[in-house]
Amino acid sequence: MSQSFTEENYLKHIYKLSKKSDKGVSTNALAERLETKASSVTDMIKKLAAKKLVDYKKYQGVTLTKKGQKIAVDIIRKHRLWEVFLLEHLGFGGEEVHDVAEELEHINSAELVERLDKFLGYPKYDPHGGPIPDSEGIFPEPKRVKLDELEVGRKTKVMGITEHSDAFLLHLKKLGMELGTDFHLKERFD
Amino acid sequence: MSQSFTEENYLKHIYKLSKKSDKGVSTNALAERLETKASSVTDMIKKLAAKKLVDYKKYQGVTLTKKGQKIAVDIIRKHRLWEVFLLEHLGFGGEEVHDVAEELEHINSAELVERLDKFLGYPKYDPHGGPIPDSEGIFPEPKRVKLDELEVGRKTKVMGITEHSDAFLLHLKKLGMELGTDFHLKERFD
DNA sequence: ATTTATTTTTAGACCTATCTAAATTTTGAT
DNA sequence: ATCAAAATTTAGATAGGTCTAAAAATAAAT
Repeated sequence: MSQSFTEENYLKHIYKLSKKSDKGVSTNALAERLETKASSVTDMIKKLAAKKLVDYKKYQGVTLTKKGQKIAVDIIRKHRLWEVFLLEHLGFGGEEVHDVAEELEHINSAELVERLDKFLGYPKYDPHGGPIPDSEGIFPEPKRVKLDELEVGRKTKVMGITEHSDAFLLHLKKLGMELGTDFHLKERFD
Repeated sequence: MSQSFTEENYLKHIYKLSKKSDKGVSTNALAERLETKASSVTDMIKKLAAKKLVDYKKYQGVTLTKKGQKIAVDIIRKHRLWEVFLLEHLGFGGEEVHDVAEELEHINSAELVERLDKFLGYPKYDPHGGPIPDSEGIFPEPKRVKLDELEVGRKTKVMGITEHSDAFLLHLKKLGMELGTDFHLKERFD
């Protein structure tokens, strides 16, 4: 059973949106992401549900089934592998890459993806730090980076604390940061 | 004005078929190539004609306009560049390449094509010897190959004759071969 | 707890690309 | 020159994906 370009896009964005909260993804949120109308989203969701790629109850939002998730993760894998190629081998810079990768991610060939992965040296992260799932859909452990090496603008999570002085731990507590806290590094004051 | 995947495929195959003879391309020939029905071809041809990509008179077959030709040649350029990439860099073998290149040729990004071309070292021929047009749509001079170096199965044309003995020229005459003769090397008797 | 606002779904229409079956034109054979 | 065969086009139908406008359900506000 094969998916259209459009269906794959829906699955990918349902996947991404469902990471933000643990409820089903709302029709409106999806419509905004896909730059389409809510009514179109409802229609498509029904088709995906009929194919058992999403679970859907009226007015309750959608979630991916195992099958749907597998496809979504595979698209992300392809997207990030192509980004590595475009940035590291073709010399594309920053933003221009995204639109092209959006197209390339829908090329259908398991053979191609495996060969590309090998060619690139089995990278675990794309140039923006995004983890690249393997062909089984398993994501690598998130990369640990020291806070003073983190790029401004990145969103990440506290994975460990190496400084254990009372003063520093108190400082962290005041900031509301502890193990597992998600945060966004907006600016740096050196 | 942008073309769909389907329209691009029609243009590409009209281009290829129209090299075979100098008349317009017949509906049936096109239908067979595209693995579709003649009636579908007629419909699509009308749409392409409305977009000024082909010239079409009922029952007379189609030919490409300048605009249509430009697009067709660009698709061929992309197809062949990707084939070089797949075969030389990803290690694909022989036939498997074709289907993948059929998909990749429809990725829309002039930037991507130019960067890929550069990455590949501005190749003039794909691995099957097919000439790769440049970004202006100009094909390179056909590569000249000595007859004893020509691969079995290739179709080509007599571009020159180096042996000038009467006996040899007579031999050629009997075979019906002269300057400009198109031929197909089916088998070799060494 | 009612009413209002927002979100979501339905109904009906449209466009692209395709098909089958029937009608038409062209080609080839006698 | 006529008739049969082959090629081509039309007419009408279908499926995927989208839209607008209206109806229904949920969430928010008083």
